[in-house]
Amino acid sequence: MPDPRSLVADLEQTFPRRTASRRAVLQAVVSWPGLFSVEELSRSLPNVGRATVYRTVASLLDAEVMCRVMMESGAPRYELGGRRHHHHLVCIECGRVQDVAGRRVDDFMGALASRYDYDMVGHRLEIYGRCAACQDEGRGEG
Amino acid sequence: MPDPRSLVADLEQTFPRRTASRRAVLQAVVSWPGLFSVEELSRSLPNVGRATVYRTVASLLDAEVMCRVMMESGAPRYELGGRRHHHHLVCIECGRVQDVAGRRVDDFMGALASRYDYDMVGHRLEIYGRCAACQDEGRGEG
DNA sequence: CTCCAAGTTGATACTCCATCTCAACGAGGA
DNA sequence: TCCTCGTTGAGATGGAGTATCAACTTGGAG
Repeated sequence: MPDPRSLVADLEQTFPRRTASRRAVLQAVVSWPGLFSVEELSRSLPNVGRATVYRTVASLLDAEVMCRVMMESGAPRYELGGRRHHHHLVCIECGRVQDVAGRRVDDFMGALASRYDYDMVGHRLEIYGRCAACQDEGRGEG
Repeated sequence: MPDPRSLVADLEQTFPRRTASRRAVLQAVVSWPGLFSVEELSRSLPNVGRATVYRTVASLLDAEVMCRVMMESGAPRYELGGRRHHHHLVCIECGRVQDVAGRRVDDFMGALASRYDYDMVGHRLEIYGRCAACQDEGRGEG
């Protein structure tokens, strides 16, 4: 997998105009430690308008440089590094997100779709649970 | 699968208090033709407060009489008839939702979770595409 | 039937997520 | 340098959902 940082650099080239705001958003995205909401991102960039942050995030989502993770509550969060068809394991304790790789999942979805005569154009899969580390932590407390 | 209408009737028995508002929401839910947002539901019940509609929907969700379907945009919609762990095929043209039944999907999820040492407590699966009918319709226009 | 506690309601305010508008701005090619 | 057109950002709008809390209703006790 190519370094997302270089993807962002590439992307920066493709924007018709290079602007300070866009660069600021890009910078914030690549340096953000984990999951974030666009609001959080926006709040961390007081000199950039919310609309611009949303627009830039939409572009990054579109370019599959970032991806959206649906939390159990239905609230969307974002993270760097996407690819076509993303699947996630979301830890309901620590909030960490594990990306699920592999063609197997896509194939499974495809088979499911065709069984119902659907022409699949996309899908979303989120599994919620406790990651190994959080299971270990809980073990002593019963 | 038991008739959801009877589930609602059962549920009505379990509420500590029988009220006109609750009954109105229940009535609206069972007679709603397809997917709906809580706002829509609320708008169709001008004599019932939004908070009450949300509360009742939450109870129905909790009791698994209704289920939530995530649209591709991230907007939630609801429909009568739920069960533990729901999966959906959502048609991006006509908006129809096809429930995916079967243990196979759950097993697949379980296997996936355990491969990453996750203790799974829930999951969400939505497949977006064009249903058979909409594919047929589009065939003449291409 | 009356009374009252406790469950329930609903107007309102608030938060979060996201999109739209539109005048003003500024990047960069001519 | 100038002009065009992509871009910006404050603010409005709107959907989704929660919190508050005084007023109200239900239904069991008496």
